[in-house]
Amino acid sequence: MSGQSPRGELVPAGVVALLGTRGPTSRTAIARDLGLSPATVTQVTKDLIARGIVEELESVPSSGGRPARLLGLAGRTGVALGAKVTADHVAVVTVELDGSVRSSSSHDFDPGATNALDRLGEILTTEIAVLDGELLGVGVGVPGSVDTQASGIVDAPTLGWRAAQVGPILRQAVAQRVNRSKLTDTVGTPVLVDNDVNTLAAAERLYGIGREHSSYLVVTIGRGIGCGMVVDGTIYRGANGGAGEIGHLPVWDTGAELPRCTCGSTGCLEAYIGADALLRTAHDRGVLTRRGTLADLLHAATTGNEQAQAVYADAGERLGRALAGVIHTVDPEVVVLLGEGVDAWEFWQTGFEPSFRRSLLPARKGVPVAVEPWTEDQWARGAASLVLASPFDSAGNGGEQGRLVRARLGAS
Amino acid sequence: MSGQSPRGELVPAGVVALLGTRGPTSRTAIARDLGLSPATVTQVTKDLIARGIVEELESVPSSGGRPARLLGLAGRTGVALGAKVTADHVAVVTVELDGSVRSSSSHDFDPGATNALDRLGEILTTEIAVLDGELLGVGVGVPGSVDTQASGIVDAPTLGWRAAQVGPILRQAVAQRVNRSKLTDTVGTPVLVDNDVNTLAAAERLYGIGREHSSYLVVTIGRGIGCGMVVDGTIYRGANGGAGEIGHLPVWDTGAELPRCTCGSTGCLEAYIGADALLRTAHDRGVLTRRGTLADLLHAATTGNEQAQAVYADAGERLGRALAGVIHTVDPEVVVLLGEGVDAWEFWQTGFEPSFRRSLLPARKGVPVAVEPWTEDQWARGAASLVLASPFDSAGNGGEQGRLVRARLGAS
DNA sequence: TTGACTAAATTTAGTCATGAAGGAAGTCGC
DNA sequence: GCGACTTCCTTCATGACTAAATTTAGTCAA
Repeated sequence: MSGQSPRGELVPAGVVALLGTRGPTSRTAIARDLGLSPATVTQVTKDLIARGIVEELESVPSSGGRPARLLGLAGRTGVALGAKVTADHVAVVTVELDGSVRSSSSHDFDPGATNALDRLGEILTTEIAVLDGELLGVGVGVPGSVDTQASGIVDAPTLGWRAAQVGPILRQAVAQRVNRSKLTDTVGTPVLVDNDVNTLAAAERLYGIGREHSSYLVVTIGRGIGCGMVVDGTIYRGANGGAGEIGHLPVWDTGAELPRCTCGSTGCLEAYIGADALLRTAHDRGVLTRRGTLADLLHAATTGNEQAQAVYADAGERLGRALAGVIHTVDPEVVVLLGEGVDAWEFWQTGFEPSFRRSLLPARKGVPVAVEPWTEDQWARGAASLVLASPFDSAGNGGEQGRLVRARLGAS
Repeated sequence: MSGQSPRGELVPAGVVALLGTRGPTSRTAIARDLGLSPATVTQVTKDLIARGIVEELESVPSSGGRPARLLGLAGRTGVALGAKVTADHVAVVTVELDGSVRSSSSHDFDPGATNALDRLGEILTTEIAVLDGELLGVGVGVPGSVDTQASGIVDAPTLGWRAAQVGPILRQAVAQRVNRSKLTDTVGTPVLVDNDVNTLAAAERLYGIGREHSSYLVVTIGRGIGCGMVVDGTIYRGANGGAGEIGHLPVWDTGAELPRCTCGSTGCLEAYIGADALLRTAHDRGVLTRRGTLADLLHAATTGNEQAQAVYADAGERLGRALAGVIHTVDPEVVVLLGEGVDAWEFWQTGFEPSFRRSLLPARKGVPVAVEPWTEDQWARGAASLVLASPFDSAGNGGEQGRLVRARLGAS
């Protein structure tokens, strides 16, 4: 029913996280954004100021009333570490509170090796060793389903992982090598693990569309097709952590020959418009040679090859149809498109736009679809933002690890 | 963030509603089901007992510890009124706290008439006049989208309603004619309005699958195809109240001729497997004459007409595919099938089962689909259960009207 | 029938957050 | 320059809920 937080760290940590991610903010704005009463914010900030974590900054020019006093973090330089695991490498970044990437690196990685998880732990501890600034936590994004962020047991067919103990093993590895500051000894370093698309949704929550909307979809186009769902400001994961698997929406045509999907079934969306499917289609249609890459396909389309453009347009048409269905099902405010594939969006779009709009109910026709520019480090940055997003998660998602994050944010 | 309930009525009302819908329950079980601490339940029930609303019943034989003392409602006979609006009539039932239907009736109704809402108010006040027992509230189910239960502004294309002020007008009508007990004068009679499928989801929450699962879909087969979604025990409505519109999932085959849907688009699921579509298909295939009805079609199938059976099976095949997609999107624990159409389910099933299971990801293949028997008054019963479900709704959904319900449940 | 054990309910001593009322610090019109 | 107004922030009393410890009421085994 209603209930209050089990530990008293949620609100102060929320304030600190908000100030860190949003920058200087007035007390009233904090109360609004966090859904608290102004009275509570006064109390909490008073305490945080007394402990030297938060400081009062300048006033903003008023617009007819008492001018707002901005609050900011006082000299703390916490960072979050983010890692994205793929089939052949691990990308790692360190991210400031405000979402800016301080450093990034890439490491060879074989998820099939017997000691893969140990190797992953090694990569992380190496990065942690050279870190300066307090480490708030580690976020890990994997292309698969994760039971909860807090435990971090992973099923990832593309990596060959079944019930992989990613969270437990990484927590152990990190605990042994972390630089031993006054905090670290006592409370342990939080390690949050989540599906890679959900990490992007978390990043959007903090630094992107989530600042203006509380309910949205993050759809990724790349090797696979994924969907992260944010509802009322928290990531929605479904009953088994399997929500948003739109890459496996059945979109086949009755009677036609069905493409085989990596999931074992046939006729999945991904089997039509995933990266491999695009290459296969392009090859079948004589646009690419057997060794052609996505870069080749994009180059062909950009230089006016109509066959290449049609490959994208056909994919866009199918995506539009499928996405319209998803929107009818979950009714989000906005949709954000991300992923490696959006660099070719101008060609997808010619197929996507008409099929998407005509498939929507009249009441939904206006739903905005924002296509954001993509950079290679975005996956890892998303993973890092799991850490700072956890104070905003409804209790439970972050769980024990979320508590650790909050303890660090609220610590003097 | 966390926060507690603004008014102190939520928990006591929750306890009363739980006892009413579930029957006698021990304090510990109440605490578990409501997500409260035993201490809170002790306090609240002490008060309720002192005020004569709740009473202690017998103990249950213990299994090794102190035996649980069951609590039950003391002699109150509150009822809820439920109304389901269709294109040609209004079905009304009165429902006891435990979900049993006490009386039911049907009234001619023309939603296109200029004074349709006044007429609807009349129907309700007439029913209220002959009621005995305290009226806890009125629930109304409409085949369309509703902004919130609390306000009750309705868009219903099939009724020809746009921005119809159903909630406000009914509240006014009910307020004027309600039997004036001590409560009624001061607080007003709550009137909750919701999409018809959501009302079924609410009924399932209280009396059906919701007792064992906190996350499920309620899919209706009938004139249209609908889907109510319950997540963490509360009805999920989407950003604009448009979630679950699976009747308009695009399911067309590329290149084929597309059936026109009532929504104005083509190729919607409903345009293939809604009641009208089944009749049209049956006619096209020579199974039915132009005047044939669904009853004729079902009779033909039951008596062994393979063409008739194939009409259902084809529909089942398409439903299975679409529903698999919905499951990949929202990942519920269970699915419940309801609606007028399920009486022919044995014929749907032959097409549904294979297409559904083969379209699911391996991890989802086991998701249970329960088909429940259907009775005509279930729509109206669902509407009535909106009233008792509101104490369990996360704050906001019930809103102001939910507060009124809680006030009544908690009143002496 | 006595003691060990278990589970349910209650008491106690809090914590968290709130609403209501009021003070503080500006702008604006005159 | 003075009151009216607006907006931001704070104080205070209080309510809702909780965790932990304790009491209560049974079962079970010897």
